Amino acid sequence: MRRDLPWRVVDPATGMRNPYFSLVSELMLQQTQVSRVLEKFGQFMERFPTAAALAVASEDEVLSAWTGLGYYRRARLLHAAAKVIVERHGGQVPSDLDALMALPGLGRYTAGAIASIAFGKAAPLVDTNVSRVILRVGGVDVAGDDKAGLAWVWEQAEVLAVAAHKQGVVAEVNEGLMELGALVCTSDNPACLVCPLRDVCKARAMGKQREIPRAKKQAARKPVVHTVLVLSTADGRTLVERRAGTGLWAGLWQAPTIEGAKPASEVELRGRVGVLGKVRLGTLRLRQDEDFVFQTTHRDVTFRVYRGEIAAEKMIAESATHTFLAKETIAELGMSSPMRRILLDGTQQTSGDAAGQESQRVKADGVKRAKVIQTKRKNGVKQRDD
DNA sequence: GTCCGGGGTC
DNA sequence: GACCCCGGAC
Repeated sequence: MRRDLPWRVVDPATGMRNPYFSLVSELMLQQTQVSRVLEKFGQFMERFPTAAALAVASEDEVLSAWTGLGYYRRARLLHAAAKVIVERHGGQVPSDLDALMALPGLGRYTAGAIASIAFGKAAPLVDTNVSRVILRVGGVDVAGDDKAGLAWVWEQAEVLAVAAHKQGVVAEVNEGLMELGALVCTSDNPACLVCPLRDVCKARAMGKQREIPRAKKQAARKPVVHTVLVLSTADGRTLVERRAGTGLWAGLWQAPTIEGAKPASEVELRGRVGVLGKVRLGTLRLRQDEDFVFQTTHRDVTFRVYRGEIAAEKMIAESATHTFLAKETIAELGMSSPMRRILLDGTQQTSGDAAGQESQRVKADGVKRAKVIQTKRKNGVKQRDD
């Protein structure tokens, strides 16, 4: 029931995990499921094989390698952690729990995971999987984010880690707890019949394994509209800008975008690109893609994309905020998933002229229901080997 | 096709 | 409280 994951490789010379592999994988796994991390981890490690290599990379390189994983702040924090590791720890990931906690991006869980699993220290570790297992075994009927409940879970995990450490198996026990939560004691459909803890599990004895932990309440998604202009030149360069340093997709790159509760008009969009991008659009006709919706935790982002091609760059003056870049260069930038699709996966169907489409697709209040787009899967990704 | 929900740190 | 993306259930 143990998964063979690429960051779990053991160096035959030392019999140890590579702690830098653990660091990168744990940061990637924060708030992110294994299957998605699998797609990115190998690429990332090839590009940044050591903490030192990561530390000297540019932030854009790191963000680019992170594209698609989401929560891009993690990438910046990992980058910052690599710098600290080089400056203060001689390029080696520290093994001490407090030193790990002091690294940017590492909280109690991640520091505990690296200390116990990569270094065999007596450190506890609680992620949502472990929390669920412990709450169920203890029969503690609370919500997943209940403060007192969580404090109790951490105490239990601490007791377990200390006991396991005495037996020299803290790495196995901590990792085993996570595997159990991920593969057997799952949120939806726990496989109690094959669970090694079935006879001591209070939730199961009470028949409440499905109710524990209770769901935490979710924030509502707020609808917003991003109106985008993809302006390309005949020689294949596209105008891009950098997003603001805070908020959604902070610091990532995009085609010039106006954000609002309602779609911006084509006139507004042309005006903004003319002023900020210092580009003279003249009478250039724009085509309009079909609207699509991209969901994030707190927002339903409707994308309305206009596209136009000019003969050559017509920068009226140097723009401080905008630049024309070739597709290969853009591919190297950090971008949100929907923006990557807009800029690199080519145009969507853009039949007819924008004005004609407009009257059909748009209601008075803004956007007609647009379909929710999800990324196409790459085929053949192995997810588990249990 | 639509949409619910999983997953830590600051 | 803010922050992303996508699998899979329906």
